[in-house]
Amino acid sequence: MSVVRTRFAPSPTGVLHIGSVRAALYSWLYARKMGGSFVLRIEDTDKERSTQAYTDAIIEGMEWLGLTWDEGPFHQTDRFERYRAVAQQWLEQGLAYRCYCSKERLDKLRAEQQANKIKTRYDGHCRDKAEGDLSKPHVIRFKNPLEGAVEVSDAVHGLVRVQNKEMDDLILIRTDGFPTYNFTVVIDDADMKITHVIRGDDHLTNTPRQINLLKALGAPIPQYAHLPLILGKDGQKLSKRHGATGVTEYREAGYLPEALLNHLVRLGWSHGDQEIFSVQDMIAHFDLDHLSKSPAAFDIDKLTWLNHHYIKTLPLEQLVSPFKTQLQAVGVSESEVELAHCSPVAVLSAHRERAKTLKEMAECSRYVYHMPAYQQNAAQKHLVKEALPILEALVDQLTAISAEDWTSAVLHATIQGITLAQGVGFGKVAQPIRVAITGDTASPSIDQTLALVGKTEALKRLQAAIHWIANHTQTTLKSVEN
RNA sequence: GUCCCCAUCGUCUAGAGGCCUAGGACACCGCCCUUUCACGGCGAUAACAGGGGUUCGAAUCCCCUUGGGGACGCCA
Repeated sequence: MSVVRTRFAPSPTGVLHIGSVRAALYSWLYARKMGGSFVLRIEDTDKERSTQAYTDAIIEGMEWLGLTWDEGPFHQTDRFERYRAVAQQWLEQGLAYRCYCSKERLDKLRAEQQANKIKTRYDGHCRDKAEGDLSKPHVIRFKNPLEGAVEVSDAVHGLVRVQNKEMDDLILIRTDGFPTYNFTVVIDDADMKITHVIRGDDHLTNTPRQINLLKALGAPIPQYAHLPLILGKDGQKLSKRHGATGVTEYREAGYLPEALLNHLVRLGWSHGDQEIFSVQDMIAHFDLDHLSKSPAAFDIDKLTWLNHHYIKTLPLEQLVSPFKTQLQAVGVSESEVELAHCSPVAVLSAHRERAKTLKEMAECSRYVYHMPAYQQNAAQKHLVKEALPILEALVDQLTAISAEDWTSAVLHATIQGITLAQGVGFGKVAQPIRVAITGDTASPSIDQTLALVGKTEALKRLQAAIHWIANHTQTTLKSVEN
C-alpha cells in the first residue's frame, strides 16, 4: 500500500471560498489520518485573472485555519517547461496535434451546435490534417479516443461511466503558449504522485478527460472523491448574494477557525450523531466512506451555534488575540485594553455565555474599556428618580470598599444590603446600576459588571448617572438638595 | 438542448431490507431557572418527492416520472 498523498489546488483568481476550504479540509484530514502528505499547489495558469494578492489570501487563510501543508506551495507558472515538454512529446507520439481553427470558426461551430440542440464540442477539424505552418497562430489539442468509455471510480458516486464520443479534443496549449487547466492538473498530479483527488463535484465531468490524459502520460489513476457542492440557503450555488463566501470574511465577522472547520466537516460528511468535532476528532474519525452525495446548504445559524460552543469551551488564552482585534474594530484602542482594570481573559470569561461571535463579544464588552452613551430606552426606563436614592446609597457604600475588596462577592453583598435597607427587589437596584455602568440593559451579573470596570471607573459612572437623573428630572433635583 | 450527478424534518444529517409508530443537531415555538441579557434544563411542531416493481417484509434494491444541481471556454 503506497503512502497517501493528497493536494489542494486552488487558483488565485478570487478569495479563498468556503467550498474550496471544505475540499482542502477533507484532503488535509485524509492525509493526516492516513499518515500521508498534503500538497499545496497554486494553479495560476490563467495569467489574466491570477494575482499575488489572491495567492497571499489563500495562504493566509490556510494558515489561519491550521491546514498545514507538507509540500509547496508549488506554482504552476514555475513548471511551464515541463508542460511544454509533455506537449511536444505527445505531438511527436501522435497523441496530440496542432489546431489552426480560428476563434471565429469555433464560435460559429458552437452556435450551430446550440441551434441543433446537440452538445457543443470541437469537431476535430484539424485532427487528421498534416502538420501546418508553425509560425501561424495555433493551439495544441489532445487526441481524445473516439471509441469506448471511461470509467471513474469515485469514493462518493461509485462508478461513473462516460462515453469517449461525448468528449472532444481539449486544448493543451493555448495560442499564447500557456498550458490549460486540465493539462497542468494531470501532469502535476502525476508528477507529485497524488493518490487521492478530493475536490468539488463541478470537476466530475472533466474527470474522464483527465483520466484519458493520465493514460496518455502512462500515469496511475488516483482515487477520486467528488464532493457535492455547497449551496446557499435558497438551494442555489453559494455566491456573494448569500453573504460571505470567503474565509477572511468569517474571520472578520468574529468566527473561530475551530467553528468553521467543524461546520464544514459536517457539511457532507458524518460520523453517526456526532456534531462537535475537535480537529483531533476529525482526524481520528474522518473517512471517505461516509461522504454524502447530495449538495448541502451552508447554514450560518449552525455555524454561529458552533462558534458559540467554542467560545464557551476553548481555553480563554486562545481567544485573546482575535478578541483584541475585534475590540479595535469597535473603537477600543490598544492602550485602553492595556489600561483597563481587568484582563482580556476576565472580560472573555464574564461574557462568553452571551456572545456568539468575537465581534459580538467586543460589542457587548466595550463598556469595560470606556463609557458608551446611554441607550435612550434604557436610560428612560431605569435612570429615573426612584433610582436616585438607590444609586446614592450605593455610591456611599461602594466608596467605603477598599480596592482589594472590590470583588464580585463583596459587591454582591453590598447591593444585597441596599435592597434590604430600601425594601426593593434586586432588579430595581441592578438595572439602574447596569445602565449607569454599561449604558444598556444587558451585561453579566451586576456585581461582576462592577468588578470588571473597577472601583474608580464605577464610582465615576455612578456619579455621572446621578447627575444625569438630576438634570433630567427637575423636581427630584430639589429633593436631593434638601 | 446534450451529457453527468443528486433526492429523509425549514437546514445539516443518522439510516447499508425487518432494531423505524424514522433517531440526533441547528433554527423556530412553549415551559422552568433568573437581578438584565444570556447559559442551562424540560417539552412541542416537523421529513422518507410521486408512481410502479422485487421481497414474507423497503426510507433502504430496480425502473419511470417529477424536481434540483453541475458540466458543455484558448476559466480553473
